[in-house]
Amino acid sequence: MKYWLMKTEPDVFSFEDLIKSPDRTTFWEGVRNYQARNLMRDEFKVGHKVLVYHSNLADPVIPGVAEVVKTAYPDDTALDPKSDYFDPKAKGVSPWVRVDIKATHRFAVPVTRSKLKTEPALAKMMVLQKGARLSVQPLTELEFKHLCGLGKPKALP
DNA sequence: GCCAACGTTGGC
DNA sequence: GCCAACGTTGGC
Repeated sequence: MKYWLMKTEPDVFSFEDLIKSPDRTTFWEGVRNYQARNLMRDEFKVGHKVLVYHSNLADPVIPGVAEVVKTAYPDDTALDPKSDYFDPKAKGVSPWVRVDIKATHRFAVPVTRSKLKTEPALAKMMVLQKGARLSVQPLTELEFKHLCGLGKPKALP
């Protein structure tokens, strides 16, 4: 079992948008960073847990939990000139990948970044390190469990 | 809105 | 292959 944190700007795609998606599932597209892509392509397995992180807020927040339901496959938005995620260098098979994730639990207590910073157990979380821009980050099992302790996950119906 | 940190690009 | 310039991210 592995645990991940995935950033999204809630104006673009929020956890609530994920919950409203068919089967609470969507393809996580638009990752255009090699390190993040390699994690999704090489490390993501079905059943891995994902914490969604809403960035670019006055106080960023983790609203809930999802899980990987499909491993990496080509992200064809890179080939579509009309897409926001178009990559003019991409030719043939898209070099970028997406995975499918499904929302499983909403946090009864959404965990804010300001809260994270008060937790000694989370001091090493990548997202708290200065300049940590990576949009897909690994979490340790202990970090994941600690975060769930704070967030009080409620299973989605 | 500001700006530090980072990743990428491109001239040499 | 170096590195300055640039564009983007994302916290504050």
